[in-house]
Amino acid sequence: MIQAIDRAAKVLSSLQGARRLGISELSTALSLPPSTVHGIVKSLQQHGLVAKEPGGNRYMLGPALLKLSNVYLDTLDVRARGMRWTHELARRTGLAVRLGVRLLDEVVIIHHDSRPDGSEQMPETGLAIPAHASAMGKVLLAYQPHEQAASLALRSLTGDTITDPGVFRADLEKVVDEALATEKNEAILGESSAAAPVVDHSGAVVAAVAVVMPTTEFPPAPTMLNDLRETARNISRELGAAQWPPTSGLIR
Amino acid sequence: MIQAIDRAAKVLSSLQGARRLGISELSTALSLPPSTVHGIVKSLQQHGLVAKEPGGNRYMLGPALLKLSNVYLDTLDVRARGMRWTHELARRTGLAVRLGVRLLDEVVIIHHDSRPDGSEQMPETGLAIPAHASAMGKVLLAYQPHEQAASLALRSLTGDTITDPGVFRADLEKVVDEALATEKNEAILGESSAAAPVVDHSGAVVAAVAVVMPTTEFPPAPTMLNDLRETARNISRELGAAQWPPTSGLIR
DNA sequence: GGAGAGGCTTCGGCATTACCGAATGAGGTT
DNA sequence: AACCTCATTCGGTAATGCCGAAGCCTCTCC
Repeated sequence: MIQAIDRAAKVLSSLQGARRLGISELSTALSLPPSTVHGIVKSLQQHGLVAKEPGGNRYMLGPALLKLSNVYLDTLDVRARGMRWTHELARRTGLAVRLGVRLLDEVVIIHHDSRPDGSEQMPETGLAIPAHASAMGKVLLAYQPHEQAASLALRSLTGDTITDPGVFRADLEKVVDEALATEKNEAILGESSAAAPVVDHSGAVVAAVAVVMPTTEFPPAPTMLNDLRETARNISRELGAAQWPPTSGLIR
Repeated sequence: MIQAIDRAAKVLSSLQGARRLGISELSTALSLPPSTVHGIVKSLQQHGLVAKEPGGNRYMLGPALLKLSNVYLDTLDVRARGMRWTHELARRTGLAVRLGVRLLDEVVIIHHDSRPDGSEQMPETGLAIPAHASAMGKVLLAYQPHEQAASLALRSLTGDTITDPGVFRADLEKVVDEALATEKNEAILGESSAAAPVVDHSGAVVAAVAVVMPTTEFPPAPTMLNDLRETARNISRELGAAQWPPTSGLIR
């Protein structure tokens, strides 16, 4: 792990949390001398990864990130292939549908179909949700080697968030058995979801597809869960997956 | 400029162009030994800024960029404040409206209102256009110190792209005089646009607002250009700008 | 099925690199 | 007007990351 890049990434991460920070604020946040931080920030700035806030001397994230992320979305096969299937699922179930991938200990939403009734219109693409508190996260963790899941900090988000490592691990095993994960109020009170794994040609779980519903509609009907599984299978097939559901654990 | 960060940014930039690259491809692209590139890529990977493509040994951009860019958009005052005005402008003119900021020698679109008639629905947010070939780019360059514009490579995109530095410089001076830039077929054949500067409380030009039209509708009517100027002025006022149009040149 | 090649990955010594302390400058506040 | 805070510059030092060479894996070709 090369130091300067690690520190640069931490600078971006800090700015992600705090929106706008001065050099000295960053310096205390990262426990580094101001001059060191300044060098890093200036380097990032020259590439547009951070920008000085207009008329001030604080820094914020830069426009290069927007361009990069746009290309990132374009390169994602899962997204391109999955979109029509998620749209179809949203139509059939009447629920909001999400596609997500893993980012360290979170799940990032790479595509979102809002409820066909148009009740909500917030753009969720790019949103990150703690993996342990979401159905998509459970799916993405369940098929990885267990150490990864074991090293998570099970931070409580609501009263219903699973915080016990043993309970969580048991939950993950159930996910593999059923090729499906559910979550009730674990991330946001009043909101629940179910998710299924998407597999690519190599057999690795590369994404999760989820339906999101008000907790009042939980648990979802079995037919709805079958629609969800079917969607996951269809996307996986388009990606060249040989089998579905995926086999557990040791896929490299 | 710290070397490792510069190289890391160049790796991201290469992946932005080529979507998927192996270590050796990156290594030749950057003229660096494979082991050096490997170290950089691995460091970026640990932060989710690049990801190994599933089932292969090539690398692509990573999901962390999506999360970062999402936060970037949230932190942009111009965008939050400008959206309602651009929407109104799109309604009044019947044209697609864009909001853009400068990224080195390009303009990145940070917000897009499609034509009210719904003719096109491609998400343009995140798209980057060479600054010298767009109306927004001319606006953003015109109010900067002239050296910045002088160091641009005026690459030809269509037959109508301005490639002569003298002509371009004269064009920029006209932009300042009129507080308005236009462009006819200079980036894409059949597409033309007009743009006006958005100023913040410090008096700096922080963004450009543009209307995009088929070249068949060019030149736009004077009333339309006034609507555009008015929109730019309204957004600027909301950002706390004391005066509009901005004064030329030497704003730091 | 075996041998080869190409490319990713690991390791460690050397020199370059970036780190950091202190000094300077800019901006804002009492 | 003088102080204080914070960003920024500079240069010496030693810690840092760079790169050559060797290992390992996968895929290909015979």
